[in-house]
Amino acid sequence: MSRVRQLTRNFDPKKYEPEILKFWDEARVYERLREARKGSKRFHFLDGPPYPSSDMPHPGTVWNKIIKDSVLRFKRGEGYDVLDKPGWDTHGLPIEVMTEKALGFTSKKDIENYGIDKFVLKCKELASKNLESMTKHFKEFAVSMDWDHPYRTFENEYIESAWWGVKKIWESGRLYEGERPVHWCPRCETVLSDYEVSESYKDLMDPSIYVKFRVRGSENEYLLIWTTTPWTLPGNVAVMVHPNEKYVKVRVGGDLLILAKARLEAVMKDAGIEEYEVVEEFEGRTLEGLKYEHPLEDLVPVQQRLKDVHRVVLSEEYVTMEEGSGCVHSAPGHGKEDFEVGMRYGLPVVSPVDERGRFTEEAGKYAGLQVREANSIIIEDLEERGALFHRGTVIHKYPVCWRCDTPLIIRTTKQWFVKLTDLREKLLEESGKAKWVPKWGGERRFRDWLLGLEDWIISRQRYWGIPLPVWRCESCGHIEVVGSAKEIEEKAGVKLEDLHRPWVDGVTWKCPKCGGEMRRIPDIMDVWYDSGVSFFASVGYPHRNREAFQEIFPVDFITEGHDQIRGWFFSLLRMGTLLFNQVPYKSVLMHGFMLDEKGREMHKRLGNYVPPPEILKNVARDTFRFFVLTKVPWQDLRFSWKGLKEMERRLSVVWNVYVFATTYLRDRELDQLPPKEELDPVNRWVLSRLHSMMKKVRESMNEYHLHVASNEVLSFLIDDLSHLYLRVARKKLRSKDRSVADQWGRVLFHVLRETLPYLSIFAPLMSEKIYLESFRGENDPESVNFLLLADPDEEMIDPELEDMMEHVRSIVSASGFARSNAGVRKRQPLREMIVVTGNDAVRKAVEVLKDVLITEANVREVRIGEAPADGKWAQADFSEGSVFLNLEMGEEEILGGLARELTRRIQLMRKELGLTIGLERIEVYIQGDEDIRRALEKYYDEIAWDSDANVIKFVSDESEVPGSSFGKEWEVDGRRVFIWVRKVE
RNA sequence: GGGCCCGUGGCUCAGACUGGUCAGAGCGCCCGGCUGAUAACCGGGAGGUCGGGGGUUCAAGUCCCCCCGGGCCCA
Repeated sequence: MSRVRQLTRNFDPKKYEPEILKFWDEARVYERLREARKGSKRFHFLDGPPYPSSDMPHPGTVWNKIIKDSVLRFKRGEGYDVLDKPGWDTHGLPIEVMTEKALGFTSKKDIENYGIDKFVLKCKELASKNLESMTKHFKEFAVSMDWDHPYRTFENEYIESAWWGVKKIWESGRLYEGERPVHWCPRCETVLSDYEVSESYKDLMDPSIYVKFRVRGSENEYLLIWTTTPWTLPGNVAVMVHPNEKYVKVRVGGDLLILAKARLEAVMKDAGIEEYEVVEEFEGRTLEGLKYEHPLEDLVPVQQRLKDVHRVVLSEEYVTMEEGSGCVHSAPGHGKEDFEVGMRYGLPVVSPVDERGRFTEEAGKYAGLQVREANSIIIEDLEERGALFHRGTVIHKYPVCWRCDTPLIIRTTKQWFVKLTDLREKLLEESGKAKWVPKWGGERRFRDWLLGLEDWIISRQRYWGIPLPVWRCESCGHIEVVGSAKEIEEKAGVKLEDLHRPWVDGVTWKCPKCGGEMRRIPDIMDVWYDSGVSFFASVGYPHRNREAFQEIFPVDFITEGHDQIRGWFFSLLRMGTLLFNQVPYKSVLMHGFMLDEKGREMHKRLGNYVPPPEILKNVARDTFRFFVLTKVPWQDLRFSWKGLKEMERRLSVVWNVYVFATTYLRDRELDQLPPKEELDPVNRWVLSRLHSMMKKVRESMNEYHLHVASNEVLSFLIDDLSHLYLRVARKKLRSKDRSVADQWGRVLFHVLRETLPYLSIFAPLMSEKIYLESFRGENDPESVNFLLLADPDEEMIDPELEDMMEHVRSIVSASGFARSNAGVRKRQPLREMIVVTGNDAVRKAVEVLKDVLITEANVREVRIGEAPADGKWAQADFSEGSVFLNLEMGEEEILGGLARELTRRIQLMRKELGLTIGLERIEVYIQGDEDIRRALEKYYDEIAWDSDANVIKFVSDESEVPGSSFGKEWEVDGRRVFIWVRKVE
């Protein structure tokens, strides 16, 4: 037998939310729920691992976790055994840099002096500390994940899975060591990926110079090049021109300069030269192969070796007419485009710069200088040699290290690559197999970008990361790639406690080819590799959980912000395709960014950042959850205190719906829903709405349209229940006819009870509180989390009836308008309402739902008819017709109105005396005129019932009233009325 | 410079993929009601040429083009 208990009247989430969280924690609700769902159909969610760079998550990250949580709760409600392991992306440069700062280090040398082992342990400590702290914050928002068993990229098991992947790539022939110009941070002394570089460009002031390269064999003919990086000139190998643009030979003083026609005017203006003369004009392509002399030949030894190389080459894609001279100085060692064109022409790669950004011996005079510091010296040298045409400065966007702000350089180094360029088509095809929400996330944003794909540099010259498991023989160069700790043990006889550097660095074994020493190459791996393998490394595959993995691959669902298209979504696709030849996820929900109240990005350093604890101080956890979940997920979300307060008010209405219902329902028997055919149309309507709501929530959650689902639940509770159904129900629930009261009680109970698990997807704390305090029966599970979502039943859905109610709503609304125009209050019962309409559906609605109209419009009679020709009427239109209210007052209306007034006065006095309805009974004495007496006589039962009075006596004199009564004089519709109320002991 | 997204009443946002009851909701404001959800609840009203301009169409917040403003990604 189900019984309902009264719900606390005050909506006080500050009090109950922490209690519920504590209850879940202590009762180990999630652990037991996981246990209970074991063996059911599985839903595999993969958490995109946040980076624990701080002890406090960004509010946007909390949003991210709440999105995930709502999907997880929904799937559990559907009965799935849900994989809900949270992840942490723990390696990489940010943690290293923070650790360096804490220790006061400025270079790799400091770290090596300190000891790599101690340094790596410090990094691990910092990551661990931060992820634990962030976990606490996520838990505060009721994010239900397996927090005790996260996957962390620094764990040995994770590293082993990652190694297995590297080995497999090696075996497939895609892992290679190559030389390539890369973005390099001279402070961190490591390569940076393109992705990392794009993080930050800064405005820097650099020289802007035009340099004359003398055409070999000529007296005074020069190619005029432009550059903002003079330090790359020692690496110059060629000059690029555009084959299809016009070039000119121009006489300036005694020189003949070659440059693009389209740039001529701008260059001369830049150089402040007014007198010049075009002597020849030709296509750029005719310059191909033209040899020139390098102006710093005598100072830079490496340039002397390039005497026969220096010449003009052609490039359509990299020569622009937007800036410069149209003759582009090309240093394949210091530029990706230069490198590409250089490869095409078989040009050598020159990169006389070391890992700290200083020139090497190859650069002769400049050896030992920081490249950027060498700029001015190089310019002076050019000037001395008469090669400088013009010097100026420019402020432009220049890439800096996203961690330490040091301006980056491009230098050519040996790195390990994974060949991808031939996989473009396959990656495109695979990305199309995933379901993208919204569609354009994958179809446009992702696909466009895949077209520009290049091979992937996976090596990094740092310490805190997954070591690249590549060993090479020092004597013969033989390479072995290791796929597990066990392999190391077999090869080297060493059992490692920790697979990180430096411990793994010390492992060596004998080369099977030549007997030389096999040593690990010192690099670690790009962190995008770490998170990219999470779809199998998070479960330890293939060393562990082999069968489980087969079952959960590809994962059902991932979701992250749109910045992760180029990030994690791609890195997963890349690893899935490389290792398993398929995209490793089925559905992707892309969400937006959290912006501040003005629509700007939220940043700690911008000072517009709202720490999660501050949110909790001001609003309920469920409020924040509902606030973010009702917004379209893939759009940026503007944080708003006002919006949060507004949502909190709406949730208090939801709370009140349950408070209201429980005050009526408590202590009734409510188990069975009466048979459908016995139900009042309004009850059939509310059940139809319930099932429509459930259906819509199921469908939209499965489409990951979380905003549709969450709004649907809210609107059902507020618009349908609070605004409409409960108003009608309140009278029926108190009906003296037991069967009516019983029917409405059972329906109301059923509706609210079935709604609870749906509500708990979005507001888990509130629904748990309501469940525990009011709805949970003796044999019910001990937490709302265990409840399954009831299946929508098509049989219960009656679209026609739902439409009818919409019509009734507009009729009620029109009658309210008519009343307010006529100045007749709603309390005043009116004789008759006529609905004039040509719409059959509306006619039917009026017939079927007449009861609603009678109570809501407070009229005695409702009929369909023609517009009345005479009499006193109030009128208003609605979309399908008009309503007319008869304003003529007969005795019935006047006395009925008075009765309502009397009831209201008695209630006010009751309240004033602090006498609670239902608990304390009263006696009432009324003195008034003849109408009052007759109203009391005619409506005695109603007034007594409504005001919960034992007896109401009409008196002609105060002497008839017991002395202990509380008396008051009122004016009712111009009549003087005395009312006395007395508590009955 | 390129790609993608967003720009709807005072505020915050649905609606746009599948042109035609799509001009909506909540808050705020104004007016009113209820008084057994009451430091609650309910009704009504005012308010928008859907960023601007052009185009396609019988018909356009909804499709196309250009411009302006904002965000993200990439150069």
